[in-house]
Amino acid sequence: MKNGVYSKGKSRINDILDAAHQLLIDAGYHNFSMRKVADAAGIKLGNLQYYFPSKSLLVSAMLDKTIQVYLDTFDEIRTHGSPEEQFQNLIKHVITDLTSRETTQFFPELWSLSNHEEDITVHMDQMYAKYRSILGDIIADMNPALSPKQVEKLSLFISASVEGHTVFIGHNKPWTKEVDNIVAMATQSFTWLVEHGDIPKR
Amino acid sequence: MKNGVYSKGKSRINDILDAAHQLLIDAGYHNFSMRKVADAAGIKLGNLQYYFPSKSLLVSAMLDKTIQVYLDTFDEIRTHGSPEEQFQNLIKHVITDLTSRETTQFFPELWSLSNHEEDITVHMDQMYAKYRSILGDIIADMNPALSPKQVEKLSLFISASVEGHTVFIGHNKPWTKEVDNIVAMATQSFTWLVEHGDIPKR
DNA sequence: GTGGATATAGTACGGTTGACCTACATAACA
DNA sequence: TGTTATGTAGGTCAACCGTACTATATCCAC
Repeated sequence: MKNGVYSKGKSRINDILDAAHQLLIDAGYHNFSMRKVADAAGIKLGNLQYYFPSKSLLVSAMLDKTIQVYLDTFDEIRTHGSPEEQFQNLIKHVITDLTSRETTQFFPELWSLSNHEEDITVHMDQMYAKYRSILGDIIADMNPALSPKQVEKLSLFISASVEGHTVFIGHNKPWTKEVDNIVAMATQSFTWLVEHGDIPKR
Repeated sequence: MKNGVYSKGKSRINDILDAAHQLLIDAGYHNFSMRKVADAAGIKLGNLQYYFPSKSLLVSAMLDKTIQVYLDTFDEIRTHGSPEEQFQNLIKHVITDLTSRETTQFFPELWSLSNHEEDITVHMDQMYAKYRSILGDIIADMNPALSPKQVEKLSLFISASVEGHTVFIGHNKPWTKEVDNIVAMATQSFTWLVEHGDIPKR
């Protein structure tokens, strides 16, 4: 059994994954069903199950595809400008992205899901690990005096802090209009932290 | 129809709400059902529906009760120590709390739910508004030179940043052991931000 | 152009879900 | 003590769920 080898099948798989992604965003995982995905993709349930025999396989594939988009953009950031500019670009990019409807809706679903489904946790952790890895490289360039351990901690702190804003300045959230201020405060204070991050623990 | 007026009914409602809270944490909202709540509470479905005629009423009441606990503890923080100490206590308390299993599991469910259910959004926003209000009072005490608008922005930035750590240093998350470091970095950098937060926008 | 792989449709099954309704048990109080 | 409000159990219903299976249609290489 090898599905998706004809051009028809390949584009079909793409349609399905897109439909599934959109349904997750629109309706949330608590009413995400195979039948609704099939409807959204414009195909019949039987056909959907030909490509994805089980719901968990579909969800897994859909998450993988969505996450891959984020991974690709992280690499891009590293290719332009000074470390300080890369740092600012990354923060600005992530915060701006998190105000899009897709991201605002998608990530809370991912976070929730990862708390209850083992294999989803793995994929999510891998994505954030890559994110922190890129961020860590930039931070090390900005302040070469930092130890690897310190770089790791700073990457964790900064990336986690940025993610938190999803719930507050995301799409249709109460503070969407403050995005520019948040970006400014984030770059300001996190830059300071990176430059003074080698302060020993009290 | 006025249920929960006898002592039996009152404690029953408490049992139900606790069971519902626990089920949400254990199983996630995507398999949160009236029957499972009834089972967890040790009562029959018909009885559960006597107290909560619809699922949305139950969820709403359960969320309200859980949120109330957080609101109460925020007030407590304001009663001891200098503004700087209050600031540190609040940050430490929130971050420490977010590493508990209950909080780590509960909040992503809340965030996800608030993206899809209108009335849940209202309750969540009220809680965070109160949180920011307390934090804002402390910040204003720490740096009286700040304008109300600046205080508001700082409260938003700091509270949102702290929430983000749930997904990374929460219960059973990959970085749980870094909690102390995160608390240190948070107090350090956010204190700096409050003290230098009146820097004009570039 | 035909045969075998691929894609699509259709149906059926066992289970769960939220809501509704009725009958019975228990508690409070006149 | 009796009667009324409150609490509890149980059954029913239509809708939806994931999965399995079969039958038909379409595609492409030979």
